[in-house]
Amino acid sequence: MGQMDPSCPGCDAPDLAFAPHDHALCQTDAMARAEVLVAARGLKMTPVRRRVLEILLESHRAMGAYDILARLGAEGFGSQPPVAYRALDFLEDQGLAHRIRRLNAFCACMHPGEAHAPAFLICRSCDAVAEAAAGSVRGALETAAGLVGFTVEGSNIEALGQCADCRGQA
Amino acid sequence: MGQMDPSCPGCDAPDLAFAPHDHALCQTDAMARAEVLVAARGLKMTPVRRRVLEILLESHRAMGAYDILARLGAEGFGSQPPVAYRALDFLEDQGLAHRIRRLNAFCACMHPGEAHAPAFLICRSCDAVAEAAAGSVRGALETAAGLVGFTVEGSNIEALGQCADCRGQA
DNA sequence: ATATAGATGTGATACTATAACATCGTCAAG
DNA sequence: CTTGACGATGTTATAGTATCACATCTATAT
Repeated sequence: MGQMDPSCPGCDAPDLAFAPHDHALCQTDAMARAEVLVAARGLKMTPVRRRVLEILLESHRAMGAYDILARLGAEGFGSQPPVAYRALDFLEDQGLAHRIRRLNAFCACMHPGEAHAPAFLICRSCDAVAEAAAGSVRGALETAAGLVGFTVEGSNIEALGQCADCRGQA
Repeated sequence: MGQMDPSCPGCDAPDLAFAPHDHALCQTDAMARAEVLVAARGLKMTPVRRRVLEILLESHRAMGAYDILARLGAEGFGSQPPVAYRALDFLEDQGLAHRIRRLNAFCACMHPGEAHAPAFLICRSCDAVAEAAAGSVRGALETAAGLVGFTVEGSNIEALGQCADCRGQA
């Protein structure tokens, strides 16, 4: 399968969607976690939902809902937008996928089950999206908000830039 | 005019879109700064652009491009989407308006000319959008990104929550 | 057996954004 | 003064994103 690389196995290490790695591990690991997590919550990982997550897990890139929908339709699932959006909403609610607002697109969560609300790093060269640990970022945001009396309930933090690999090649 | 309140005059103080304030000051001040800034750059504050900024400055809320467009059309300007989007793009490029990605909407910049790349605080109760000083937030983001070798070129940081006023009333 | 809730499927529609091209006005070079 | 270049505005058309409303189906629990 993919090339071996220490940066991803188990997806516990500092996330690196950018570096080459054994992506099969990413996929199987994230999928396995997702299944467990959904079951533990008494919810159902139905065929459409599973397939959407699989599709998202094929790469570390964000995909538009309509790209996913086209795949679903071609595979015998429904081909109308709600089919994709409902599955994506479910996955997002369960923390198994993330919406990248800057791209109007979605990507698989690489750390399902771990409490996290990451910052997203979007490489403008290779289009990969990585999740960065954002505890300190969120902390700073809550502090800044607190200064004006604002209570943060949710946030989206996205950075556009260039990953190490692409910068090296530039 | 608006009620008097120390939190906004000149818009230099810690921004507070949320608290009651003399909003006329916000408007005239921001507009005046915008005119100066655009002229200083050798660009033109045309009627459409000025009107769009005025409309955005009417409140501390974000407005959709089509809401703005409807206003423009009713006032004799063009009524097709590019009319609004071009003006908004210009204002955004010049740092006079911000795009709130979470809302697919735009709001006037309350600190034109000041170097800033703020975090946006979106109150889910009153829909006001405030700009919070985000230097520390951006610093934390760049640090987190740097850990994985990612170079941040631009970012959007938005928080959804509740402002002090609305929380008090809840 | 059957009521219930959740999941899926469909058609229709709303909302957001850009492409492509024509026109017009300003302003500087000739 | 005229012409050419550029930028701004306007238009039509179209692309891309997302939700509504309703029918059907299945699993489950009475």
